[in-house]
Amino acid sequence: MLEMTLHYGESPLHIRDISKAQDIPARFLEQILLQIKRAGYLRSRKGPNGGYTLSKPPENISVAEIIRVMDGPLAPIDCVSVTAHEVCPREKSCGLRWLWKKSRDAIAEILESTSFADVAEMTRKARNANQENEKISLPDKDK
Amino acid sequence: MLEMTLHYGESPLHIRDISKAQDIPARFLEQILLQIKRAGYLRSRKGPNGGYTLSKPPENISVAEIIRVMDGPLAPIDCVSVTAHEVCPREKSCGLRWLWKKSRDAIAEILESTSFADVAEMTRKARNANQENEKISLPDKDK
DNA sequence: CGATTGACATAGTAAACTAATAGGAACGTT
DNA sequence: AACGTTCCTATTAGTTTACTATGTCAATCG
Repeated sequence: MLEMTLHYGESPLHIRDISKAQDIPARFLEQILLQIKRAGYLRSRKGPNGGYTLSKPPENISVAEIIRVMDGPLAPIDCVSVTAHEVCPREKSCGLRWLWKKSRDAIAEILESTSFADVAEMTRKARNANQENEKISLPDKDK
Repeated sequence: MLEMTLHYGESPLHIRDISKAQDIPARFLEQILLQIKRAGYLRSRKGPNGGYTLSKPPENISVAEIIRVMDGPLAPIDCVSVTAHEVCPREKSCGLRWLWKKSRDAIAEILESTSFADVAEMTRKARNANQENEKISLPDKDK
């Protein structure tokens, strides 16, 4: 998703390119992309110049949504899950539940308020900062 | 650990009692307790009136410590783990790493600042509130 | 119009993890 | 010495994770 956000607006990205950029086996990546596509976050085009594209602007896709598609609920335990709540007989008298809920809410807040546009921006910033450093340590001689 | 905190200062708790109170198979619980004991958080006594006790006051045991004993690092991915860091070639240019780190730090902050004394207190509060409610809905007739 | 390229689908597998079970040895109190 | 309980090692069944393998279908370009 990050790779696709970095190339948003350009031509579709091939599985192979994403595979290389992120060191993910192509055949494995294919399945992941399919799953995310079925959930409605990606469009695909077949044939030469085919590939995958985000189906909506990356500003409107939170990391939490994609994690839910791939890994299921954010909660560390079902008794505090919002999307897959399961009742527990001790629910009303368990101090741990309070803690698990606090944890769930904290990470939900982070992952829901972060879009892939945000992640891409952080990536670009980090890469620029990196390049600056390399300019200093290795003056020229581009290889 | 919660059960043991609730009985801190009293006589050692048998595996069977914890097992009943928390609905955990006794044989399975045994292994868990052993593991926590080896890590130094519990003392045990054999024979009649034996059982397990916390080896230090529950105020001084954070939930994070016990999770680390049982489940390993708090981090969602090794590249942002403090206790089991693993380097990644993309480490310096990955916007996702920034997000995983933010997540890790958030839950570490929660779990490290919460002691079992805190969890026990929440449990007691919840149970009292519960009892109040039951007094209202079921006036007397204690069963 | 057909070869190429890539999407789409299903099944299988190896390793790791989770949640246990089994059997007995060691120990401490009575 | 008997009894209750922890302690310890080993084994198992089921699930999940992270892949690999194989094959079919569809779209696009020349």
